[in-house]
Amino acid sequence: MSRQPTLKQLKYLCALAQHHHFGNAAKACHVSQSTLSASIVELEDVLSASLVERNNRSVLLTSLGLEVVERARAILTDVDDVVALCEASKEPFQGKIRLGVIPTIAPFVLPKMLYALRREHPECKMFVREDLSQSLIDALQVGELDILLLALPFPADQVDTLTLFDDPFYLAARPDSQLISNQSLNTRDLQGTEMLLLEEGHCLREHALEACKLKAQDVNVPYQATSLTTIVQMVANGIGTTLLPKMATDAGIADRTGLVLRAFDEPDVGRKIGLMWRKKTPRKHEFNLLGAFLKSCLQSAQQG
Amino acid sequence: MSRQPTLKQLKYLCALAQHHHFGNAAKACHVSQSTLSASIVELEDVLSASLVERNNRSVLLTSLGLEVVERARAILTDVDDVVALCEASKEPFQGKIRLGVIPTIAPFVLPKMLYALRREHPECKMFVREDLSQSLIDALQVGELDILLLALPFPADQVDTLTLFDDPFYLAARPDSQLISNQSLNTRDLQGTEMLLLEEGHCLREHALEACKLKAQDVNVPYQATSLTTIVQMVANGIGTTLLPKMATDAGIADRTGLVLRAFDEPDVGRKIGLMWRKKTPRKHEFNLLGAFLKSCLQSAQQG
DNA sequence: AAAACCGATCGAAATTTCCGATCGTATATA
DNA sequence: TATATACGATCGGAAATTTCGATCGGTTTT
Repeated sequence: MSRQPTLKQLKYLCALAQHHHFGNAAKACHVSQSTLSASIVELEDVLSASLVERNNRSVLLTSLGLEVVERARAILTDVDDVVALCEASKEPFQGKIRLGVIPTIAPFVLPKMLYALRREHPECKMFVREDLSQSLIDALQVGELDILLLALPFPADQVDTLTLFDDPFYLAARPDSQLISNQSLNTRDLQGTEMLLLEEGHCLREHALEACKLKAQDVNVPYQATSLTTIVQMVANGIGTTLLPKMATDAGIADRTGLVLRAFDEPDVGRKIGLMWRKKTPRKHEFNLLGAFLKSCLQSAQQG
Repeated sequence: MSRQPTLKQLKYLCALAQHHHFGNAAKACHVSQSTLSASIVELEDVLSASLVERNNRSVLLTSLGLEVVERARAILTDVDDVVALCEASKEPFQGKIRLGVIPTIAPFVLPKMLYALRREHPECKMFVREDLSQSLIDALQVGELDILLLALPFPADQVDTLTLFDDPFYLAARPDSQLISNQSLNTRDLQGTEMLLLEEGHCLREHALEACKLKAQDVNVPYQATSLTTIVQMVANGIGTTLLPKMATDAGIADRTGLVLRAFDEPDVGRKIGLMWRKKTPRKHEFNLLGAFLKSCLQSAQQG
């Protein structure tokens, strides 16, 4: 049962290779000569090999010893790199962040967000995964993702959430729609209208229904409409109306479609955008900072 | 003063990453759960970073933790490689040998020797340096070379030598030389003759003089004759005679020159070929084996 | 409500590490 | 030739650490 050499032993060997002198090498390592000497002996014992030729006159390394020193130096560097990696990760945004984003946010937020992040925190490596809320939460809980950007509320265990801002819904309809000609627009006006929403699984669908106090059977679910862009095109072609989050309209999703966008004349018709992370993550502080960063860089867009 | 992580800590972390369970990881490492747990805590403390998310339900690794694990695995592999390297070097001829050879041996011995070595010990990596004896010995003593193949005797401190075989000198002369027409050939016949030898520094020169009981002023030193081949050409062109070691004539150095080779009718006119290594080398055993190997593969050529 | 599970923590025991002193040897000096 | 110096190996004891079993606190399962 031959054990493994110790990092300390390798370090001492490297020092010895550098100084060619036990005493000086020991001094450089802040240990006594006897300690270093014994450590080298032990290393040779562990490796069952002669690495150093003690000559009373000079300290020579075996050719095997030289090879070991070469590898030992690389190993010690790698270990130092691990330390450096962790050191760098202490400073927020210096490390890797695996972010999950839902499809009804990603296309409207990511470009501006990633651009700002690259500019302000070029060291931050952000890996983005786009999926439905539930899939993201599953991934979050098994540790595949560090943080989610999604629409709240959404039920999940063992997580904390941080609301960033409101994302009101706009009614998108053709100019000739009766809903547009009304003087005011309230959610109860939507009862019984042709309403197109994304297919099951998209939280935007649930949030829209809830915001408008509608039941699932009150709305049309277009076949295979997995993106808001598709729905907008359908509405533009006269199939009905839909609800669009402000961030989508800000991004110009309804441009050049002839559609009219109309806000509701009542409060809280919309969804909330927020972050979600595991309750036990060790990066809460960093994630709160990320939240503040996102709020500032996205709200300016929202309000503009 | 943040210290360095320990290999043990890194190993435990990798085990934990593999098992996602402190108890099982501890079992795999043959330590108690408390030991592994404390070790992980200590590692996180040393790195000042959270690597593991203890969740009571499951053990998750931080994304930083995952990166550390990745690097740790590489480091542990490298350490194992060092062990393996030393293990392989224990078996003779499995490692690297830095050999020094003198110019009056190298061209006649290396081809056959390296061929045999490649055939019998393909794992052996032999690095050859060709230089004058004194330079080689200097290099040997400062650890740049492991072993020398040269002509003996040659004075040197702190070295052991192993004689492999005799390398008698032949007189090389043109057929019309008076030395050839004599019935017998003795070293005293060379007194006062035109004898060409290599320039100063080549041990062959000293060995030839000694073998023939000649003084330095008795012989011509051709300008810049650094190789036996050059001398042979000069002798063939009528400038004098010379002494050639048998290994050179066996290699055909005098072929197609019209020169006559003649052995001496007295014993011990020649040099000895042997190995030299530092007294304190840890590879004596291997070098003795190498000596036996060379003796067998070169003597067959000598006698053939 | 009880039992089971899991990781953190504590204190004691075992082990390892570390140092100063000393030894043996080789070299330099007188 | 005798002495002083330099160097690495080795030894014994002190100090630091590692390790373990036991236990705690929290959660989940039964």
